[in-house]
Amino acid sequence: MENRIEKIKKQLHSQSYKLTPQREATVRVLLEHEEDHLSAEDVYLLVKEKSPEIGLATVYRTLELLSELKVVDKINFGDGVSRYDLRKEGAEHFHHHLVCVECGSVKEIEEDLLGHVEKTVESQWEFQVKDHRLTFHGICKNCQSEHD
Amino acid sequence: MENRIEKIKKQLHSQSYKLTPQREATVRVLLEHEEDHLSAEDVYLLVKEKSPEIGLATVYRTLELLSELKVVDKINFGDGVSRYDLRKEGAEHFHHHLVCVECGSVKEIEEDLLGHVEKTVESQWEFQVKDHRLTFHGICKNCQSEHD
DNA sequence: GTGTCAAATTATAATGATTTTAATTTATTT
DNA sequence: AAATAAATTAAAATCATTATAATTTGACAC
Repeated sequence: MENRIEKIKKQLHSQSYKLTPQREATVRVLLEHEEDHLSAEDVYLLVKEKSPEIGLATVYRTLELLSELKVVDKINFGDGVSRYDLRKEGAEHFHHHLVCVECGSVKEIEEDLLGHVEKTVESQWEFQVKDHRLTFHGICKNCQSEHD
Repeated sequence: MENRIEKIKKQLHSQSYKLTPQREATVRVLLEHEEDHLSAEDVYLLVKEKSPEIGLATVYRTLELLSELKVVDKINFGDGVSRYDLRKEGAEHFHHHLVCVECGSVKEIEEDLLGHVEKTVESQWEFQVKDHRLTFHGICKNCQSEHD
């Protein structure tokens, strides 16, 4: 964990940003909830537990900054809220999501499923792909078995 | 065009909704701007030109209804606004988008690029796919050539 | 160490998209 | 035509997010 904080610190420094206590607290919350797809409000409340003086606006600004630096991915599942996911180490791309329409659970897929599709897009539409976002909506394993 | 309105009318009736004048006006705007990825506000302004008495809330309600009936797809490119695209006739799936990070243009891809990927997801993660959304972010043909 | 400057943060207010409410209108059924 | 339900309007409310102004922090010069 300290290791990853160090890396993020370096990423910030490389663009002449600082890892302030508030930013560090925010990053720590993200690291501790890597699977959780937290909203800005969620992050705010969790950070507040350890650092009660932090403001919501600061959390928003920090998440925005981390998003620009590609430390986190800002995602949107269609409810009105943005969610923030830590990008996995070494991942060049956004990871994919399986959203269950029954129970609302969200599962992540790390594998890059789109290498081939991306090549098609690049050649067929002459579009230079930088990133992609892919979400499947459907019924998760759990909810399938409940229908028996 | 009248043809497609008729179809949508039937879809509404099949769920015991009516195609009111306001709803029809809204659908017509969507048909006339099929490539445009209009926001609710955009639709509202366009509908207002022909039917000045319509309210914004009605447009929202209509778009929400059409979205539930899968007549339109509600999409979200990460700016704070929802956009509404008519689903192509016979399309079972959401279509894909190429969003240019330089000029903001959005191009649609009708082809189903994900048949194979979907099968992988279904078998490997035991997730029953109902729909998907795929967006590529990158640089469009136009913006590429401007960089010469 | 003290003063100065820029960056960051706080608390609050403002914004903008969307939703809700209550009152009114329209369409449908009896 | 009266009664009922569905849809619409206009206005207010809500919620996420962003901007503002004042304050604090930290780095560097003296």
